[in-house]
Amino acid sequence: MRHVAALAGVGVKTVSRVINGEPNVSAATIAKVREAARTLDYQPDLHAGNLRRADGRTRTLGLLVGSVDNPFAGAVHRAVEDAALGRGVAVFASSLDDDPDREQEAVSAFLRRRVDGLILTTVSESQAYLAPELRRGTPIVFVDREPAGIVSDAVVSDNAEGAATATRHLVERGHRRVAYLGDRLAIQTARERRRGFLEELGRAGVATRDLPVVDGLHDEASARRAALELLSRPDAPTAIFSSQNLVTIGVLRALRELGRHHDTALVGFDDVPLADLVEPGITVVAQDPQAIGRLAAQRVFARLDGDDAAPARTIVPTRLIERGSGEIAPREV
Amino acid sequence: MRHVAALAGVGVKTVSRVINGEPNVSAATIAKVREAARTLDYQPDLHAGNLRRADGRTRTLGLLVGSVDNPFAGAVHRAVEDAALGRGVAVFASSLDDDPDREQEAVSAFLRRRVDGLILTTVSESQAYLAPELRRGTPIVFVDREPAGIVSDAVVSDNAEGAATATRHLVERGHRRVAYLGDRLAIQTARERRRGFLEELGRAGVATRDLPVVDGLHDEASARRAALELLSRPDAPTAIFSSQNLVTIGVLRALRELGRHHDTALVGFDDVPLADLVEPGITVVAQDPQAIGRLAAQRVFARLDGDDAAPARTIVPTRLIERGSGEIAPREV
DNA sequence: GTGAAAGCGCTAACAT
DNA sequence: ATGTTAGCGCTTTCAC
Repeated sequence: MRHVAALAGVGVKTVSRVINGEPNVSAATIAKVREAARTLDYQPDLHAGNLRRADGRTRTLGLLVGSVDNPFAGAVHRAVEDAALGRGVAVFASSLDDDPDREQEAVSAFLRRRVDGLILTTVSESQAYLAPELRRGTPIVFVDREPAGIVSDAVVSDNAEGAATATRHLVERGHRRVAYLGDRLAIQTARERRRGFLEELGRAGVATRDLPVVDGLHDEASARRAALELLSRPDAPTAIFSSQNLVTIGVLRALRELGRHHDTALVGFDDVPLADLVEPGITVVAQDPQAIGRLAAQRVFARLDGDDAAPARTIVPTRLIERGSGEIAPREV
Repeated sequence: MRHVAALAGVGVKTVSRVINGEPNVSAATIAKVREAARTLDYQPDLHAGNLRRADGRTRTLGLLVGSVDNPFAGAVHRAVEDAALGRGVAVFASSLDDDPDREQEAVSAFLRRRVDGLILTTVSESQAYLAPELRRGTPIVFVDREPAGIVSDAVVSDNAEGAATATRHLVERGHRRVAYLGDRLAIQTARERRRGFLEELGRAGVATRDLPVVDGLHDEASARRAALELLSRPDAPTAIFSSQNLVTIGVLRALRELGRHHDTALVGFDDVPLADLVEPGITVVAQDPQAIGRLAAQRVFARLDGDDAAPARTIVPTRLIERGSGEIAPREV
């Protein structure tokens, strides 16, 4: 910047004014400065400016997700990015792999870089460690999963309700032996979906005592194994509710291997790519990751703009998409 | 930091030393400083430090991809992140949507934030605008597509070779009426894949003059329409090579709508999620986005560590995965 | 309309 | 083993 000022024959403050579009600079001076900046390939240093700037904003956001290599996270990420773009805000993303230690490290790495706000899919038991940062005024919005040990904004799917919808869909078609295959109970959304499943069966008057409920599945392989075991029993379920997209895919593989994909109903929570092109199509309760990301970013920016309303939970509705697998009738009535 | 120093009863430099793990501090002092930092919830400001630090590194990387909401980009992103994690480097990601203006804006936004290196899937005609930055010593590695108007490291799939492999696979099964459905020719990889397709047919002695070659497809919808049109002709192709995953999916939809998915062969470039679960499975020439991301990150870090060898192009091999759709025989010989 | 001086939070270079 | 001073590139404050 000194160089630019020297070349343009003005003071550094004038260069600063031109770059930031501040008033009170003559058109001729602006032109001179612009020219000098171009010939020197000058790029202003945002961080240096932020050090002194009144609002102290870095125009940077931190996004923490399960893995950036995951369709749900990708859609959330994209929506956040789109919302940030218009405000000149850049987005840091980090994958957590359901590892609480990584969550804390990633948060700390972002905080050291002075992100203006944090959007996170939390994986640790408690987010109490974020309390000081929250007090300091950094907006923190939780997506997909709600925080524990701390009160802050959250944007989530209606997990229990969505699971109940999926379950009702199966019960209405006459299924009574419905199995639940879900993620680890440490994950809040898994608990919610499990609850929605069981409560809906209760409402429908189906005894849940002897129904197969398998937890702790978090990848295709474990889901496939669990489904193979379940389907090989003499009292195999006539319908399966899978609480997560990787589990859905694992179950699908098991069904295909056993040639049971046309006689066992399946409804998955969260959409799966190409779900409409397999045979039968996979019926799912779809989440809206795009909306979740957009709303989360909006909350962060609203907070940054001074919104100090009480922390709120925004619920994004799910949507049942019938594609065939969920409409298969029970084998015997 | 001043506050921490005051509370611990030491000078700021000592606090700095403790935080950066520099030697020559007594264990007792370290403990005092740590304690003070914890009670004050002190987070060091990385940017402030970088302003003065000798190497001027921000421990930040910029990644530019087509869209973070895309399996290929997601895998690259994840691999880059994994490579960066061990070095304490955070990753900025930005989506370009094949928009050259966005590319320049995103690059500029990252440069203003003083990223240590740039990894990008370029979309603009020429990257000559990056020359000053390159001279300044910022490592820039191109992934997926090679740069134009500038010489720098690149990590790419063997596009022409992969396309030739796919084409050979079809020709060897007796196909002569093979169609090419590809992306816009402005995209370098599309041109390469098209070239590989045509050259392989030439080698096999198949006249390419009358074969359907459709360019300019870049989403499912346009690919589906093009395929529908092609398949409705009296001289419909017996096999299709699609040069990109979204195109592959669009073609697949068209084949299904016409009930032709069992009598028209299809080989796609780039893998598609769940490709093995549709019927028939989709034969593809798979890229290795994970390896591309990893190698690109390694190049950036090697440059940062002082490697000043001539810019190199790293070619990541593709792999033919037979799943059924590519092994369909021609309808009549 | 413009510039000089001070200082943001930190680290480098040199004390001690 | 620890502290002091200067200064990174910018913006603020205030004077001109």
